[in-house]
Amino acid sequence: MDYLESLNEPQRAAVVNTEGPTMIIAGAGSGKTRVLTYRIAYLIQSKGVDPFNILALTFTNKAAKEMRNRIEKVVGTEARNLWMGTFHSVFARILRAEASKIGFQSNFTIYDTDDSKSLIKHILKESGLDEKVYKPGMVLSRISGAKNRLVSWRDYMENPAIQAEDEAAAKPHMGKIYKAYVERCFKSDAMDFDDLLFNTNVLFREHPAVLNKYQHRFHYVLVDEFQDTNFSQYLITKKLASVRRNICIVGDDAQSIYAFRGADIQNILNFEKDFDDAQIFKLEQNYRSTKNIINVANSVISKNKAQLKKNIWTANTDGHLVEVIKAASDQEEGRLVSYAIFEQKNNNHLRYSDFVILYRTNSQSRAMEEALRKQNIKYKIIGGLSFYQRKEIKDLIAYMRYTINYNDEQAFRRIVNLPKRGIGDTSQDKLVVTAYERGISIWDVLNDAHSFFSGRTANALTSFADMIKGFRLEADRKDAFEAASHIARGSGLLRELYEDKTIEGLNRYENVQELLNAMQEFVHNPETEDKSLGAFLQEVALLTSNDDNKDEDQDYVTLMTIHMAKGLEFPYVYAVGMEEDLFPSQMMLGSRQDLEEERRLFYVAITRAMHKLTLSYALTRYRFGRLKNCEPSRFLEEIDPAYMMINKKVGSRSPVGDTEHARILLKSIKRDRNTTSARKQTHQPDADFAPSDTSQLQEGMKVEHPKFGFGTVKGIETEGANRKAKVDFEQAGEKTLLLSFAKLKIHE
DNA sequence: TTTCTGTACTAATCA
DNA sequence: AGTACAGAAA
Repeated sequence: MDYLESLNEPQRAAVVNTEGPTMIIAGAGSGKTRVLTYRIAYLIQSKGVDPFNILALTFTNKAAKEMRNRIEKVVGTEARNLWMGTFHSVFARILRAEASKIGFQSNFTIYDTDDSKSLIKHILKESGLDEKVYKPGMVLSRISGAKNRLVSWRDYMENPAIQAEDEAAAKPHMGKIYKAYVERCFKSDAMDFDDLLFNTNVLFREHPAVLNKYQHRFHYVLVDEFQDTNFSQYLITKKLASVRRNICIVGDDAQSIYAFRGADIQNILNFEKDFDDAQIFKLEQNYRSTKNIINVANSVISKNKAQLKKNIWTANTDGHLVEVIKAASDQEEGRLVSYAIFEQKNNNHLRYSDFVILYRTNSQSRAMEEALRKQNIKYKIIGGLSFYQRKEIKDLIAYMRYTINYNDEQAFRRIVNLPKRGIGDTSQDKLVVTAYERGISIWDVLNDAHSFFSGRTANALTSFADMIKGFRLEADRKDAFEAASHIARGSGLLRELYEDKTIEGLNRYENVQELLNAMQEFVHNPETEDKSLGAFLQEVALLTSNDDNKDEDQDYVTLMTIHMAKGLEFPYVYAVGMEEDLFPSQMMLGSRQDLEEERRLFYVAITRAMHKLTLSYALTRYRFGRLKNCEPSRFLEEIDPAYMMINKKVGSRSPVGDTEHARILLKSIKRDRNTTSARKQTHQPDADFAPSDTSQLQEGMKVEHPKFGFGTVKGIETEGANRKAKVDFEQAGEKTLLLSFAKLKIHE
């Protein structure tokens, strides 16, 4: 095996010790993906394991695809037979095969976040609850959290601690909503993302024969990015591996950045307990980055209290110092960054594909895009508002979904009056209520419209139902592409878009054509076994980005969120928007754990870089259409100044190793930080800090601000949308706060 | 029931 | 800066 030669000692050990429970703790850039791919290749080639018997789980589609390609390079086309994919896609596949055992149709729909939120809104409306109190997004994340801990709605309602929590938060009906949500999903033959894991657990728990089947199918189970698993995922892998015990987990606690999705580092400890004979390998040598970058990364992550002992080191050269760019505005930041990229590329004979721009939130991409376009630099955004989240695409897909699954309520709601066909909200609500009262499905009511509705509406409903039936006939007889084309035309969607001659309208029309093209490719792909519309929908539900490799060899700068960048590496990394409240995000300042997660995210950003890391911040930035003053991120101060370099005017380069500059820069960063607010006395609010309704706020009231601490209201100015309060804070001094933004808790 | 218009709210990260 | 929603007008 010549590839074994290319590995260092711990890496090789982690590859060849294939039997029994194994834990690989792999620092950033330590060749984790190599080890994982070689381990799988080794299983196939040297141990003669059939790829059908190997299950490898990843977190993103991107990671799965890349790993499959790399394995294919070593073992050839056999790699296609591996069970490899995201947790969600692998278990969706298994659930489809076993759906009837838990009461679902095998063509069940997968609800995305939008579907879930809209269903919650309907439930709130029907049960007369206030959307302001039960914010749909918040309700959903509460339900999601419960599901990820495998707490069913019944458990939820019977658990006194949870009930007390909801009472305390003044949201006593949460359990009821959870129950209604689950029931409606079930009625719609739909599962949301969390259900794919939750229901897999149900399936395995209630059908031991099924579990047994898969336990014997998967001789080897491998889990990548184990630090990002939640309890639900952990339990699935544990059960699957409990017979043959060949489970291999790979992870790095320093890169755990999905706690918001229920990921729990605790799972690493659980693993050690559940498999106490596990062999443990530590990969600590970094092959990716320069010494300076590793030093920066280590100095940052050392500020975290919660972490496993690890010593990341590298034999690489010192390399460039980390550069910090200070900009006056977000626009200037874009300009400076794109110019720096331009210059660096030309001076060093690089390609644009050597560069990546990383940011905390997708909304930051816009300023960067503009600047790159002006500089004539090609770029590509990964993620963001993905193709499949666009309205016109979702509309057409909803038609397809409803054609395949008559019970899909969210798809029905979306398309029943689109384009307008005289079935408004009133009729829709009546339809749902009628179905409920009679205990029949919406589809049944639709097909018997004349018994429940009068004249015009009944006709509209009947012809809608007939149209869908026609689509179904088409879908049964033809392949996915032909069926979809028929639906796009027959529904009137295509015509409506065609008639919209605005630029956006043209774009939308093209997008729909692109979807149809993608479907044609799907149909013509020789690897596609099932070419039906239903099969296509199953594929598409779990796709987020349409990273088609059409322009694979093109030369462009990559733009993406730090989250998306995990597992990737680039020679030159620009992490932009290093500002307080943006990174770390203002929503993560509530607790120490949250802040540590942000810091790990920063760590991930730093460790993507191979040769050079550049950080940037702006002093002002447009947010919500308003110009906002910003201060540099606290993370900048956490970097050891010995590894930093000031950015003098673009065009002249500072000599490497000039730490004097760093000292000056650090001072300037500190100055920027201190002018904007009195940061010294960072106020730590209680864990249960919740902003009060400030509409009745009056002069003289005592308030608490999450950052400024306690204060007294001195006056109210500018009533209405821009209502402001002047508050005298004990520590931070007098501030004028825009009440629509400020989170204030009133202390009487 | 639909369309128009002003207003309120928003954008945290992924599957 | 956009957009989603609510209420008014047609």
